[in-house]
Amino acid sequence: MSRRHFTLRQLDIFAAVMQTGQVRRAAATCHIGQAAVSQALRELADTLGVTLFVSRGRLLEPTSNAHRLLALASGPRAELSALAERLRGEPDAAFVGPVHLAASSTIARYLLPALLADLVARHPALRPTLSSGNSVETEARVAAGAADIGFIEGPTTRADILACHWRTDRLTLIGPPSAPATLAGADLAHWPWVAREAGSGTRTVFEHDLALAGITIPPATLVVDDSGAQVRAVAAGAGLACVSRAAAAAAAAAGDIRLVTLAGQDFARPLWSIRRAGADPEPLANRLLAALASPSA
Amino acid sequence: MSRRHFTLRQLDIFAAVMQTGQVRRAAATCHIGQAAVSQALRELADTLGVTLFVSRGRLLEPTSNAHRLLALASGPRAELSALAERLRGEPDAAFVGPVHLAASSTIARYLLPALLADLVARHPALRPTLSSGNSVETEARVAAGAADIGFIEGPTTRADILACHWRTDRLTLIGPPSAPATLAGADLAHWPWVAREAGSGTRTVFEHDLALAGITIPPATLVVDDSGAQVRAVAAGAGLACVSRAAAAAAAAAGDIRLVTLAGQDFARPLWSIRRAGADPEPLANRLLAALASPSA
DNA sequence: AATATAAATCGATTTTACTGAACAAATGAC
DNA sequence: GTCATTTGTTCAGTAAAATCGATTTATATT
Repeated sequence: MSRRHFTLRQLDIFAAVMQTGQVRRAAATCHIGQAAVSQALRELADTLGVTLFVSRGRLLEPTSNAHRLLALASGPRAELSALAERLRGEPDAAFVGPVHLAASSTIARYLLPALLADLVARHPALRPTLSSGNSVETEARVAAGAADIGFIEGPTTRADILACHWRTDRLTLIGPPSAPATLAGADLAHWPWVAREAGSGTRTVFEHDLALAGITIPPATLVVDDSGAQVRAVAAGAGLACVSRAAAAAAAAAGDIRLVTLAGQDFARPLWSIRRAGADPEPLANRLLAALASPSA
Repeated sequence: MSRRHFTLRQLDIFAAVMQTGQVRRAAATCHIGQAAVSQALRELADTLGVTLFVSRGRLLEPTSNAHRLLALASGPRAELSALAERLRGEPDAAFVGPVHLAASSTIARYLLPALLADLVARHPALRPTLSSGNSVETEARVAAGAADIGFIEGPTTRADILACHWRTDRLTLIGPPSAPATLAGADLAHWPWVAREAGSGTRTVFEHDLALAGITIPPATLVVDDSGAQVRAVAAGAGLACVSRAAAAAAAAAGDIRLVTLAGQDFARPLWSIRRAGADPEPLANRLLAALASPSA
């Protein structure tokens, strides 16, 4: 079972053979020798695992598989051929009008507000709408077309969703102002912990990275389902927590909590932008994605 | 302006960069080195003629063009990836039920009847429908979905039609039984001619090949719009004509006309099978096309 | 300033795509 | 039937490409 991939060139050569009905004429239209066409046909049939032609006299006769292949491949092939023109032809959409965004809660609360505020300030006609939810809800909104773009924490499993790296969220340990600025892995076991609920993306990353480093912490003494609540609990002296840097920034600047560095550890998780797969992309969405990745653009 | 084509590999590498957000990580997922990814991105951007990334710090930042490309290419790419499975997975449709064929008149009258009769004899549950018309009408029927498959004489110009070589129609000169079996090019000018109307595919090929050989014939003394009428006129002694071999076979066997060979000339034209582009192919149509090309299958 | 990270660049190497000639099968001419 | 012609395949050799490893440049982090 040869698992190699076929190439567009092989498809084009195959199409030429179907259209001309002969290997030699296909070779002429493709400006190559007939040996190359023979080879391309054999490799294509091998990688697809089907018989495309049978010898009939001194000509090749296309099987029904060949006709199926031609019918199935011609559409996608034509779309790819038109790519360059479409890319160069369609003008960038202006930052004007309504756009619907969806994001999981941490992103919607701590990352997007500042980015969107900046964007709206520079493009007054832009009208973004933002709905927050968990990752599953966000994916569903995007897949259904209710949102043009979504932002989530974990990678998606859905096939109807097109995921793309957006930015990196860095997590930080936080403690009460009295906590030391740096801790070693072994110290963590002596502190009480304020954790997110099980299933939270933040908690999953945190525990995964700790396990990788061979660090164990006691069960949480307090569990809340919101990182803002975690911050306030830590400020009130409930113990340590691990939250997104963005969620901790304001309270840390105000002196309510202290950012704690864990020696040798850097908790990071990728954030993903998602959109509906297959559908014609909303032109404004493309520019928005580019703009949201770089606030200065 | 580099007019070269991009490859599926380049698209896949580009998608990996978009998903991972970094060249190095994309290189890892593609199982190649970082240098190869850099090169693939540069070549892709060159062939598309757009900027895909701009340097932002030590990372690459996707432009809106990159987001557009990802959105535009992912659909067709996924369809092509699924090709092998679809080809191997879908069982061949049985020769059962209704199929609508359309064909230009000569094909519908002299070629398809025998082929279809043979096919129906071997597959009693098959219910073909055949409508004849000129090439434009046939194309329109296929494009509109009124016919599953069509057969025409000339190559098509429509973009919504998928043309494929079907078989080769060979033309022959015919004359009254008193005519010699072989003529030279110079002899043709001394005969009266029974021609098809201007615009007929058969007439166009005939005149084109004559012109190529430097042979001139006098204006037709009789013009009819049907090759059967031509045959009967020739049998009645009206002169010579050029018709499809299939149209002349019966009358020649009966001794009503004589097949005349023109020294060194072989009039041939390709016949095309056509179907609707882009649409999901009717499964039965694929088998039918394969079967109609080879009566013995 | 020193260190670490990311990407681009460049020469070397492996892999792939293609060529050209030899060969086999089938057709058509005589 | 025999012979030349046409067509596709095969295979060794070659030209082109994709990829690698090392180096360079730019940018963060400390």
